[in-house]
Amino acid sequence: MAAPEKKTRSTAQKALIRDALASETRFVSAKQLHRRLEDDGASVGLATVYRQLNALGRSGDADTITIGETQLFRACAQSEHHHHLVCEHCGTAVEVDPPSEDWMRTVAGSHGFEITHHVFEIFGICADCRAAGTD
Amino acid sequence: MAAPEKKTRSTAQKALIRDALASETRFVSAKQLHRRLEDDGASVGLATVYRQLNALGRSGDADTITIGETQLFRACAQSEHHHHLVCEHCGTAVEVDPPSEDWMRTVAGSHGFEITHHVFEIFGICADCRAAGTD
DNA sequence: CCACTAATGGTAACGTGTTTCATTACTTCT
DNA sequence: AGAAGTAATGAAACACGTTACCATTAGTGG
Repeated sequence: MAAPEKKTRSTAQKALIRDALASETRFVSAKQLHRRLEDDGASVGLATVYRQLNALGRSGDADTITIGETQLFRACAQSEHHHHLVCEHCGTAVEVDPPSEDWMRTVAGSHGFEITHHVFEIFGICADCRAAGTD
Repeated sequence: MAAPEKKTRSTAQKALIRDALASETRFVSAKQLHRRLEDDGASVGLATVYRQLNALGRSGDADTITIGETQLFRACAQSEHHHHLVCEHCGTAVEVDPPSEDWMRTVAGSHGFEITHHVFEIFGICADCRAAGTD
């Protein structure tokens, strides 16, 4: 009675985008992915990349973070809640476990807030980039 | 010998923007502040609002967070590092103390990362908005 | 009061991301 | 297999926040 169950079709582009994202360990922007697909000889429209990336994010198959004004995506099997340690230089990301969620709840509760969500991302420079950049 | 000490002038607009921001307890966008100034009868260009807001953020006199694709500002006396508990509905924000920074350093270190910065904002609905919206 | 130049403000430009809409091509039905 | 129906695509137009440009205004120090 509820969801009209919009039926979805499987297309070549969807697979391409999904695969390309899965093959990345880093966080990538829609543009980066689009360019990568072009370089690989695939012909996918930028709009489609945005659409699919958003769809993946919505369905929980991809994680998204925002740096500056650009949205970055990354394939993410585990749908559990987790955070990231992101290299500002190369985009490499490591998933880390959430910190004390109790602490948050306590703080929020003491101010009468009801938590809806939170963002917690740690940025830094990974060992590789540090080694490469130190000269 | 170092800093060329660019000399800065005090203008009416700067004061207006600074005051307007200081009079807000919430996080506000550049546009919101600009509109508020207009409503107050002040005539300040939008570009100037952006410039000053950015300047305040850069100098540490204002905190900034990003919701969606808009940047929000809030006057912030204490230049110490801290985080926020923000009401998604009305923008009201409470400053909260940082969580275990040790934890971060440990996690980062174990992955060879050198932390540059981190973002940690908790979003929720404050008691007032909850009361008002619950009908 | 004058000269110097930081600061302003209207607007054009920019970048990211979304929407539009005609076209393409999956699916299903026959 | 062929036809029909309709998601999905893609190029370009659009929306929006923010910044750049540049002529004008107005602090500041002599």
